Amino acid sequence: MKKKVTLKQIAKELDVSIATVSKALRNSKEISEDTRDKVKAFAKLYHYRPNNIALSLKNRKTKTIGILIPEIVHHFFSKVIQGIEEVANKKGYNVIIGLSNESFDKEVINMEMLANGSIDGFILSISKETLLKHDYHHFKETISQGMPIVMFDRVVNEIACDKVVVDDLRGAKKAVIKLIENKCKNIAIITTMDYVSVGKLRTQGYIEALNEFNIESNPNLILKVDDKLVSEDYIDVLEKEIMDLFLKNPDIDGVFAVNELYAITVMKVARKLGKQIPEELQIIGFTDGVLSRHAIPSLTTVSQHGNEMGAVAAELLIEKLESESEDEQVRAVVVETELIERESTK
Amino acid sequence: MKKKVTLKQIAKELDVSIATVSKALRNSKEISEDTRDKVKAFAKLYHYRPNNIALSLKNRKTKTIGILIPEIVHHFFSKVIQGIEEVANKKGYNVIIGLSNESFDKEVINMEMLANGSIDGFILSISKETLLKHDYHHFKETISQGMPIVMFDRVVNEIACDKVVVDDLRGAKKAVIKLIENKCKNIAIITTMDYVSVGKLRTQGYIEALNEFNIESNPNLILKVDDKLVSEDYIDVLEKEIMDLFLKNPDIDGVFAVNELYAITVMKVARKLGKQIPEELQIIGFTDGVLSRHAIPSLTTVSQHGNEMGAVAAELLIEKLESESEDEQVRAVVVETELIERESTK
DNA sequence: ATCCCTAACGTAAACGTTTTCGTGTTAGTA
DNA sequence: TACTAACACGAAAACGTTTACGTTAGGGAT
Repeated sequence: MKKKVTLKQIAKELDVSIATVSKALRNSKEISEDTRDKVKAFAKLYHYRPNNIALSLKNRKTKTIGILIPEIVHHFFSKVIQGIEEVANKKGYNVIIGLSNESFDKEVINMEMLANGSIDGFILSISKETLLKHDYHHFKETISQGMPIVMFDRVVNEIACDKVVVDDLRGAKKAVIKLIENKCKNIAIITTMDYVSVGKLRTQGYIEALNEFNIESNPNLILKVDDKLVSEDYIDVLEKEIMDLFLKNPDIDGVFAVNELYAITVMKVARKLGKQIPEELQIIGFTDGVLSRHAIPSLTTVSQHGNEMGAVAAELLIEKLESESEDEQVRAVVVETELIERESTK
Repeated sequence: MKKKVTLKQIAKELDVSIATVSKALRNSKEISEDTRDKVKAFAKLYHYRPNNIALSLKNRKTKTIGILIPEIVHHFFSKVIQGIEEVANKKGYNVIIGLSNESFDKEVINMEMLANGSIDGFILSISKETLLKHDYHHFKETISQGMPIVMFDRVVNEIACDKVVVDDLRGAKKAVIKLIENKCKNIAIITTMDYVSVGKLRTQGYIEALNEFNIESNPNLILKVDDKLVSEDYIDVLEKEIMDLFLKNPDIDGVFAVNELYAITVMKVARKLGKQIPEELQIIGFTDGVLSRHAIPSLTTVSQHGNEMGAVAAELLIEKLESESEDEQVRAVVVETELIERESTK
């Protein structure tokens, strides 16, 4: 087991100074061609690679991006990571991942672990618990220490930093308008509690769309699911609530669901009730994941372009990291949604 | 913007030496209680946190685990990451992620990027291209430099390192036996090319199960899908091949698919052919992802326990990292599969 | 007064780089 | 011959820690 070779060892072996070896490897013309070749040959032979940690310490930058997200077993978030990783890698950066599991404490701890030199900047999406508590001190502190943050999807106005969001409101609106145009008369929405910013915006889009067509929104058709506890039987609760909704409102002929799972569950309930999709009931979801694509019938959905969001976020962050200027202005990029029509609508 | 405070600054401010500050913060009894308190108060006030990079350099360990996987938008892999992250975090480790996208070159580059000091050890699953090329020099080199590797799922005999695998053969066997017991007479398998070790093993399990019941395997019922190119219309090709299989063998009444997507596609084809599931056709998949759970009808599947695999892998790695002894023996852990019965079988 | 011990602190090396600023040798020029 | 310039290289500092090993001053014992 030959340990990693260092400049010092090469220097000793070749009887030159460490500085000479370093310069030779970096093609400094200060060093004679002779020595340069000798050093390079030796380095190659022993697979010399500069130690990243030492470089990080010297340069005060790690070339590493920290990603902090609520969960990873989730199509949207993994798409975002993929997007980040791709552009990060292209620009010579690595990504390090922290999972908050929607917990405030884990979010804080993870941030502190990473903020102490391990990374150059954050890309993150806020946990539900943090959104509930309205406690953002860890973000503020991190920023005030000079470490840039880019937030995506779940963002918050209180923090001044770059943001990448989806046009949730307009995306939702587009979906509902589609249903209206498809002759749906009673459109329900399955959404989250309002503290989840994206859920709130999507609900708002739903209402605006209805208003635009002079339909007054019916509170009975708005189902806000409390998803704080993601337990095993969570799905069952969800299904029951949706079933209730349908039993109480048998004339529902269109549903807009703010995520895939809700949409699929609606399909399941519809099937149990013997409602034909899309003839008797049309459904549109949000987030274009595997479920939407492979459901039978496949699901019309509002695509969030997670990949692109990640890519944009990474670009924003890296740009800020590599720009000399201390421009304190924050940018907000809105990634357009796209309505992907499939079999669950006419 | 107050930059991160260092020992040096604290020392200067308090007019003591750096060493004194360091010792005071670490509760060395070498330092008087007076000074200790003073230093600690000051450190707390300025939110002092030791710089991880400096610590890494000094200790020659980064407390970071490198994960190298083919893709991340994939239920199984993200489950594994989740498992790894959980135990890693519990033991004070971070995880850094590299994606190979099934490409040999990206795998090698990513390894080299991470192996130069950024991490203490690897947990990885080999890319398809690497498996095809049989070129494992990067693994060997990394190991020979003293950096431990734990492989999971897609492993290879040529490399001596810890491994965590699933009992692919037995899992497949269990599934097929289930079909046999459920009175299926013509059981097909949708599998991958043989170079994917897990595909090969699962195919073997299929054959062994048949043999055990004195059924001779019919080559016409074995569909090996070439999934080298994961293009957009890949699904269409897949569907067409499966459709062909059914048209040529209309008496198929049971299918074992080596992954979720294949299984779902079989369901789609069956629907088009008007075959009732599970009455006329029973299906079992592999990997327990969202698709299996939420498909209609839901899919009976062999669960791989990705979470557990990740957790075990992390434990193996960390144990090796923290053990003084240079025990060169390699361990192989087999994580049991589990047949989860749902609606796609009787 | 001398010796020694101990408490409390400082010095310096080390981890592996890069880079600035010498410094010594050689060759060229007047 | 004497001076300068170019060349090739080395020494040392710096990044932020930890720690083995001084060093100093004071006090108690002899």
